[in-house]
Amino acid sequence: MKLATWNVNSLKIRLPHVLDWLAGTPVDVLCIQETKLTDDKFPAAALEQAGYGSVFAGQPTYNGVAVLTRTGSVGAAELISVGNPHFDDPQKRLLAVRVGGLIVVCAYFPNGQSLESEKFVYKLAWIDSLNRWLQELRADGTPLVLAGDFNIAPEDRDVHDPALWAGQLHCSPPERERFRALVDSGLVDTFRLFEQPPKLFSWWDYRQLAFRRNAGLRIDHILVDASLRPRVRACTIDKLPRRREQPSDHAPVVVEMSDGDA
DNA sequence: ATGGCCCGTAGAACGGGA
Repeated sequence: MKLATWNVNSLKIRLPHVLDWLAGTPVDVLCIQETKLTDDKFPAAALEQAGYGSVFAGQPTYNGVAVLTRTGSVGAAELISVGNPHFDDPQKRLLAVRVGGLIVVCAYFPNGQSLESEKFVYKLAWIDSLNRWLQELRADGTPLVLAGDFNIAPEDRDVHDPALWAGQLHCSPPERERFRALVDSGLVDTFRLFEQPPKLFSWWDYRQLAFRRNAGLRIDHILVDASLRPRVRACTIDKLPRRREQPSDHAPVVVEMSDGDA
C-alpha cells in the first residue's frame, strides 16, 4: 500500500500533472492540499476515469483539501470529518477519512505569514487543537496517518541554509515544538525512518532559481502511528514533477507500507 | 538591492503563499 501527499497549488492548473503522476506512480491514497477549487468545480469525473475516487472540501481562492483513493485497490474512502470539530474554522484545511483499515488525515497547516502576525497565533492554535483531536480519533485503536503540508521544517537538516532560516517562519522554536508534540504523541516521521540523501526537500520557492539551486525546505510530511512503524518500507520525495513546466512549488512525498499484519 | 515568482480573482493590481 502506497500513500502520498502533494500540495498542488491549484488543482485546476495542476490536474494534468496529477493525472500524469498517478499514471506513473499509482499510489493507493493521495492527499492533496491547496486545490483552490469550490466543490462544484472539483474534477471528480476526470479522476474517476483515472481510477480514483475522491473526497474533497474546498472554498473559493484559498486552501482546499482532497483525498483520492484507488478504486481498484483500497476502494472508496469513508468521510469522517471535514475540519476539526473542536476548532471552528471557515478555512478548508482538514479532511479525515477511513480507508484501507486506516484513519487518514489530510492536512494543510496554516502558513503563519510572519512570527508577529495574527496568522501565526492562528497557526499555533490550529496545530494545538489538531493534536488534541488526533488523540480522540486514535482512541478506538485504528492506526492513524497524518499526511500533508505542515509548513514546518522540523530540524535544521530539513533546511537548505539553516543559518539563513534560523528562527524564521517554518523553523521557529514554537513551530518546531508543535511538530515535536505531534511526534511525542506517538506519531513517527516516516522520512526519518530511512537513510536519505542529504538536502532532500519538498518545497522550493518559485523565485531566485531556488529549485535549480536546491534552495528548499522539507515541510511536507507523512507521519504514521507508531504501531504502523514495522509496516513502513520506504519514504521518498519525488522531485520529478517539480522539474516540469509550470510546476507546483511542492513535490509529492510517498510512503510505502506492507499490507495487513506484516 | 529584503525583491525577484505563481495563483486566483479580478477584469488592474493585490492578497497570499513560504
